[in-house]
Amino acid sequence: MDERKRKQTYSISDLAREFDVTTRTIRFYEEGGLLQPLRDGQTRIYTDEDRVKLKLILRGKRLGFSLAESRELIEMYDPSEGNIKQLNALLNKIHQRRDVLMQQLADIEVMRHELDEAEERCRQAMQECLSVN
Amino acid sequence: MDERKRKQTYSISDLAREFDVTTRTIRFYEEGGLLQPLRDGQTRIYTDEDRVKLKLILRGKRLGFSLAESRELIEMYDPSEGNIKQLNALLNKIHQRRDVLMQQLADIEVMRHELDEAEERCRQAMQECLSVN
DNA sequence: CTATACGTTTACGTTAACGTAAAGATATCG
DNA sequence: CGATATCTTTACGTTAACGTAAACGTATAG
Repeated sequence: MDERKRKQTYSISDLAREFDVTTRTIRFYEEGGLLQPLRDGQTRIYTDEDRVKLKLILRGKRLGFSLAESRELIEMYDPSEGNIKQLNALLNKIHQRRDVLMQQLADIEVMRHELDEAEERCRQAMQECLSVN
Repeated sequence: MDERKRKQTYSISDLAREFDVTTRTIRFYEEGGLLQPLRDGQTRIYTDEDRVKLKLILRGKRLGFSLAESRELIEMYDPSEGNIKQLNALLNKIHQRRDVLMQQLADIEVMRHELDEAEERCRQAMQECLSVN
C-alpha cells in the first residue's frame, strides 16, 4: 500500500474558510449526523474524508437538496454494510435523483434561452432610449 | 391585430390542479406581489398571463430560486417602464443569473457521473451478495 | 331547502437551515 | 502576566414558504 497518502487534517475554521461557510454551519451539519470529525480533547479534527463530505453537502445545497437528502447522497458512496433490500432502495433513490436532475437540466435550458431573449430585449430598449435623447 | 387570441381565464383551483400546488400557495404568491389576478366580486380570475407567471415561479422554484428571485426574473420579461440605469441593472442581474445556472449545470454533470458510478457499485454489490447465497 | 362544492379572509403554526450571543477553556505572542 | 486568537457548549432568535384551521359567502344539484 502506498503510504504517501498524506493524512492531512483540518481545523473547523480551515474548512470554513476554504468553503466560505461559518463554523456554526459545519457544526450544524455534524448535529445532523452528516459529519463525524475526530477530536483532540475538545477540539474537532477533520480528515480529508470529512472535507469531501462537506464538499458533497455544499454541492447538494447548490442544487437545492435538503440536508436530509444530502445525507442520503453521502450514504450512497458507502453501501458496504447493506443487504439486498437496502441496495434496491438505494437504486431507486438514485433513479429518482437522476429524474430530478434531468428535469433541472431541461429547466435550465429553457431558462437560459429565455434569458438570452430578455437580454436582447433589454439591449434594444436601451438603444431606443438612447436614440430618443 | 389578430383577434383570435383566446382570452381564456382560470379559477384558482384550475391553476392549482394544473400545476399541482395548493390554492394557499397561489394566494401566497399574490401576497408577495408575484401575481395580480383580476376579480369578479370576491373571486379571483386568472388570465393566461397569470398562468405563465405561475409557471415561471414554479420553474424557478425547481431550480432553487427564492420567491424574491423569481419576482426579479418575472420583471425581466417586461422592461417597458425602465430608464437606462434600471436596464443596466437588469442586464447585470441576467448575467449573474446565468453564472449561477452555469455553476448548476457543472454541478449536475459531476453529480450525474457520480450517480452512474454509485449505481455501478450498487449493482456489483448485489451480484456478490447473490452469488454468495 | 339543504347539502355539497368552491370561493373568500384572517390568523396562528411549522420546518429547515442556520444566525447570534453568552460564557467559558486553551494556547500563543510579546 | 495580560491580550489576542481560536476553539468549545448551550440556547434562544430568525426567515422563507407555505400548512392548517376557523368562520364565513355563493351557487348549484337533488
